[in-house]
Amino acid sequence: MASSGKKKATIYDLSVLSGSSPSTVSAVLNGTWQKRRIKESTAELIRSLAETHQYTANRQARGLRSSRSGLIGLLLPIHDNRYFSSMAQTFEAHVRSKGQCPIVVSASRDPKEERKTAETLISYSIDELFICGATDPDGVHEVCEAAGLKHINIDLPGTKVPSVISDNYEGGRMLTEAIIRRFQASGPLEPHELYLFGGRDDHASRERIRGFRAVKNELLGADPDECIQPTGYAPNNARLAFEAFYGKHGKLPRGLFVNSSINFEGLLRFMAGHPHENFTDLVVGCYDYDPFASFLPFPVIMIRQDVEGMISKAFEVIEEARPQPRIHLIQPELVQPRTALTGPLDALKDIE
Amino acid sequence: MASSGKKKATIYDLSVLSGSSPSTVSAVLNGTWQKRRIKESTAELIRSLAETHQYTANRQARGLRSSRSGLIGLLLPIHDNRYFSSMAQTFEAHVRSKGQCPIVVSASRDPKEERKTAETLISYSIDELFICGATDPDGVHEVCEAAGLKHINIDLPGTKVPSVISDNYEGGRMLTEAIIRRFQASGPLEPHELYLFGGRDDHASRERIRGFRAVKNELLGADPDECIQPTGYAPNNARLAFEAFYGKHGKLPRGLFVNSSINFEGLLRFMAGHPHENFTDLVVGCYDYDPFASFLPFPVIMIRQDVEGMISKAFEVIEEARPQPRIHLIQPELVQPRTALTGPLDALKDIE
DNA sequence: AGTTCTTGCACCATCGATTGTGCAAACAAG
DNA sequence: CTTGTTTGCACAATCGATGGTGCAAGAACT
Repeated sequence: MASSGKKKATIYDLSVLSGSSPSTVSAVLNGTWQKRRIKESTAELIRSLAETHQYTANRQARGLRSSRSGLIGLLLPIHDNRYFSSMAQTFEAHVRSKGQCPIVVSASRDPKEERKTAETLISYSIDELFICGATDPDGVHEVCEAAGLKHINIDLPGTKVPSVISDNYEGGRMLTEAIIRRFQASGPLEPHELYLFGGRDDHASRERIRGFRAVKNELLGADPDECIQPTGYAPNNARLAFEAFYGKHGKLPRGLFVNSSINFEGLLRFMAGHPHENFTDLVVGCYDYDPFASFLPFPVIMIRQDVEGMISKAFEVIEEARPQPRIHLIQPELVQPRTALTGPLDALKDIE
Repeated sequence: MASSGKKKATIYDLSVLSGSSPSTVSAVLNGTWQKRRIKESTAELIRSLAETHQYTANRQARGLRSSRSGLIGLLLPIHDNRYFSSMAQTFEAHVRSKGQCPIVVSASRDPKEERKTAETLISYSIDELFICGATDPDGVHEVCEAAGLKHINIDLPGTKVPSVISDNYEGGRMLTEAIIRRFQASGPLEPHELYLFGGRDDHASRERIRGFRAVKNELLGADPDECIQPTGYAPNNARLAFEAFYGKHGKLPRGLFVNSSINFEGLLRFMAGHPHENFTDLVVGCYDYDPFASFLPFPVIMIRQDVEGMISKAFEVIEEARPQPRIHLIQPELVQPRTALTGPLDALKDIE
């Protein structure tokens, strides 16, 4: 349907209707009217006209003039993941509460795509950019820097501006230790029975691996290299790694440290092809939290990263006058099996 | 750090550098230069200057002039959910492939918030709006209509413009039938042993319930009213409903039709407070797909809605010259227990 | 009454890109 | 050499909001 809408009202329309000048109308409607010594009665008239004509400012025009847009960007690897989508959810709430408009875009963990996406956002004159889980944060930094855009890293650190990330080393330690303790009753774990799958050569994975190895050494006395299998993040690569191990040994390791829920999906794909009974003695630790995963038929210990904490901290740091490129660590939380935590969803009104 | 970036280059900068007029520069860089009979060599010069100075057009200026922005909006209830976040992911890919910029925003299933959010998006002169899962699609319609904005409904239908939704009646039937069949071996199900939990008085829930009741009648010969418990979408309301039932009967119904993964989380919360062994004879059908839920210790049959199909159809319909406010049904898919399907994630490059 | 403030607002340039129009120079036709 | 045509581009208005500057009318004061 060729939308029959009348054109939106502008300050010029209201200026004619009210008999004032456009600048007066503008001042009244953007709140600077006191500074301009507009009479209360004039302001009142204009406000009521704006109301009845459903006036809303054209943000492109305002943004053009003021070279600000009211848009705040969040650059994600993907939407389709519980961790990142809860980032989006939390981010949105923060931005909204500042009276601005969130714009969330994903860039598929591809450095080129990341830069291109940042450039696109910049062409819309966004006011700030939160760079989350970027493969190449410093590459995005260059683009932002050239445009004079405030920005900050989340989840994966860069070296040029502040970063707010999970304490992956501590998280890795906690998770590894929890997996090992889980076996204390059923029979002690040998070093070669505890494997780490997933992740790649990024800061988060490296730190988790470092924590994993440290705790293995401390508690199991050894830490063979072959127990580290950084298969990337794609579920199918993880699946292939599990298949390969299974093909070779006829079973999985009893203890698994899985680097993310996405990698965990790879484990599920592997399991779909094998009878359920093969995995009774399994303990999985997963560096991510998902309520359904927490109730699987084998013990699943999970790490929940403090998304709210990270976003809050990031908003705090980005406002600083002279932010140093340091790394702010946020503590994650260990989640025992069969735990259904509440989340951002619980803030929903459910009108019945 | 007070970003030290130089101002971005404009067509005026390039006009000075190239010795051409701003309009010539503009024409060259936006592709209309042939129409304006600009010499190839002039165009070449300007293009190379644009390249070396990293020129990108200011979209606010362009949008102001042309009253288009290149932004396409998606209004979601929430991000933090597998179904909706895969909507976002799929939507984004489609928009990107059209050379435009996606802007995804959530409105918490709140009609007022929905309208306000639509108005905000309109103030940025977005070019089209996809309204997904809105509580009050026709309310949002009014806002769009008044602004002359093309829009379309997804997931929950409105009456004023076309809607693309899942065939919830058929999905409800498929899922109900699958649950019932699941009991054929272990002992036939009585009508009062199959309950539906979750959802509220929206089109999707009504259709699913209609399908549920029809199949129950056909296969079990009866369909008591008390077996329908539309507890809303909030996980905790669902939990309370399960607690109430459990308190009264000392067990859960053997067959559960859960209206969404969010409601399913309510079931998990309930289960977290009860020993695992109580739920061995349980079969759950969930109207949503989640790979982890699919591998729970009891059979979970799921419905996967065809997100790609819905988004594609929506893009097709929204381009139509005179779209009628009809409803386009997209078939969902039944997913047997212990199934790990691939999704949008698998399109990810995983650079190693 | 004349001077100085204060009040209340209008005027206008500006942000950067788009686009309708106009017009010289180059070229072709007669 | 004159008249028409085409080529190649410059000019200027425009989109809607912002904010610096200027100025008339009224109030206050000597």
